[in-house]
Amino acid sequence: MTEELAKHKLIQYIKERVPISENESEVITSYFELRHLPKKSFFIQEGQECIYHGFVISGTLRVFYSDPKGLEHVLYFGFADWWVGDIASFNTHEPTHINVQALEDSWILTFSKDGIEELFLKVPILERLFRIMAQRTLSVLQKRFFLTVSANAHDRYKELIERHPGIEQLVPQHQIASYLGILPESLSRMKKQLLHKK
Amino acid sequence: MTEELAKHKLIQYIKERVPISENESEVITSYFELRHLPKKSFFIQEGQECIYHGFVISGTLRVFYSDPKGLEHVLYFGFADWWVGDIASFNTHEPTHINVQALEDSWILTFSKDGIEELFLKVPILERLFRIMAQRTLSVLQKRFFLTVSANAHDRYKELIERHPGIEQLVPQHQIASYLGILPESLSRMKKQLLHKK
DNA sequence: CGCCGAGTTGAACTGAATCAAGAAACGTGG
DNA sequence: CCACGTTTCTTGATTCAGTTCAACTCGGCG
Repeated sequence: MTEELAKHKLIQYIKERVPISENESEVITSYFELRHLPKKSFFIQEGQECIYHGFVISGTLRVFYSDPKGLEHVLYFGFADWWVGDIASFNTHEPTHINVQALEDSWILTFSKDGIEELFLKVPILERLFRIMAQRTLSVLQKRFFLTVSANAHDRYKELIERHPGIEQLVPQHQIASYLGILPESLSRMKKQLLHKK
Repeated sequence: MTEELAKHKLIQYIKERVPISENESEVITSYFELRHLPKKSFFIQEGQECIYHGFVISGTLRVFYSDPKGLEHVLYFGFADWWVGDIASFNTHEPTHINVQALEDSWILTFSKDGIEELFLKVPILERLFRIMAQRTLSVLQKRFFLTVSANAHDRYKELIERHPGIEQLVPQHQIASYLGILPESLSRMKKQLLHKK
């Protein structure tokens, strides 16, 4: 993975969403830095102030949070073209509660809090991009929330598999359980049941 | 409630967040319409295409969703200065799954999908306001999600009461149960337990 | 080869749902 | 202002989905 290739992918992504000039492209990329995340390494860890966000170029990340009992809850998996970071901590400068870890060797483009604020002034249309992104993320999270409160683990599992075929080859089973909000034991039992039914 | 008073409140709200000129203020308010919601009436009902959003001037609303079993799940309560609407349906033009109902006599300022897009072109700094709003809402929802998956009903109840003292005088108990993701019977039992412990 | 993380299986337990019935509060029309 | 019906809240008995704890298997990797 080279810096130029990564930045080209970022500009592609942006151009599909808002119009920007060649000149603006260069300004934008100058605010991003390529970073390699080896498997199992962390991009963000809870307790830190989260002054960086990332745009996933390649690989798979998990964004999760540890509860007071020590259980980990996966909020989402980050694939190529996803943004990862904690907006809450990013804005308030308080330590974050989330962790972002690479499930496999990954590459991300990062930007800082101060950098993006400066960039918004230079390329105001990015405000629009980030509004659309935030609104889209909000819709997705809302849907996830409704599913969590209104469907049982069984149906949530089926929904995930449908929406994300192939995820079971990519993500270990206990992490899928963590995404579904159940224990690995429960997921294991569920899958056995599904087999016997068919 | 008069149109002028409501619009004054909206401009107050906006000015606390982004700088706008007197001229822009007038343009903005021309895109909003005052609407009275009598108690129990609906602003949005599931199945409709949701082409309007609202800014709550006064009163209390509940934003909820009906699951396949017919149970209602409250996503949040809307008080003064909150925005209500379904971004997903707003963007995709598909029928919404949410309902917005007045719990008491309420007044809201509404704007339409087409209106806001036009307004973004005339007053681009509103993109910034809506980005910030969406990001803030996202943080709040994320926190609510984590609480839902990692804490039991007991702790979720205590958190709500702390964050929102007085809500029990404003919102009927079965709706609080619906917000917490439990049945009214369970909340009733929980409250009895809490009393006996003290 | 031995170890360690991942997954499976079993038995007992628990928080909340379900079903059912009654009591209290509310509001609407007479 | 009272009477009646409707909604809200309470209480009890039972059930169920998912947890907990513990033991065991399997596959990979140093």
